[in-house]
Amino acid sequence: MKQLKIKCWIEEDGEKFYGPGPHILLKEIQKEGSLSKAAEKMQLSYKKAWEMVQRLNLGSKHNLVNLKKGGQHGGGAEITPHALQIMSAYELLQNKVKELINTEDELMKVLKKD
Amino acid sequence: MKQLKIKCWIEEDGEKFYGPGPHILLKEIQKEGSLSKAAEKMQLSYKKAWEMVQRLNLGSKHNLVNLKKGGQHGGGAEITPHALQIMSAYELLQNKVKELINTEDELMKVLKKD
DNA sequence: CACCGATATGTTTATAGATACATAACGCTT
DNA sequence: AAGCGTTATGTATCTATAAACATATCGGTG
Repeated sequence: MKQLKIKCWIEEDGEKFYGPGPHILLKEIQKEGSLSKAAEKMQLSYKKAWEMVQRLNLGSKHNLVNLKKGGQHGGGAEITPHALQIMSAYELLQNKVKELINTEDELMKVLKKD
Repeated sequence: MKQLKIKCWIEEDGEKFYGPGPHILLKEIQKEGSLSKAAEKMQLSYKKAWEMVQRLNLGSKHNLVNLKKGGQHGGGAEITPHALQIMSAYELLQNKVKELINTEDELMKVLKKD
């Protein structure tokens, strides 16, 4: 059965800044308090997760994630209030987009004949 | 400056069937009447364009493109009425989606501080 | 001060995708 | 039957991305 999919993301000068991947990563960091654990949950290598965080932090005036190394539990990761703003605005947009394709699916009607 | 981008496509069993690439290809075929010329216009190799057409035709009960080889002008390509239906429904959806992100861009407001 | 768990980063290897090149097949026209 | 332009398809190479592996760094704790 054919499915209609949709994706939205933010880019700057042609390079991706924020999209589904980083969004899930931020949510996992929020839950876990750790970048390595968040990466594991996402089936993502730690390195790629770390690079994502770099892109997010360097591509914005204010950090989205604060990383701490060493200390009591070896370190940790936490998202900033700025990240929270982006995350909730992104989810809001996603919901509106999903609602749109569920109600106005002329394209799916055409494809149902397939 | 950060930009909000959005893309929609149709897939079946995880493999892409119709999206921006095939859509442009069909439009070029419609204009040119030739797969090789359409591919050239899109900066696409003939081979990839041909494979796209294969996916479109094999992934649907009815062909989206009819290819003819040999003959007066060496051959040619033309899109079917079924393709026209999909194309216009796809553009309709695209327009609605674009309208949505232009009017409801809470996410961009958050990012303007960057 | 050695240990631990997490962050930080480089190097190598493997895989997939794109690109380039080459050539066959077709059928109308002359 | 030779020529032409287009479709049809295989192969080899290059390239960019992902995966795997290795190791360094930090700072609180016992």
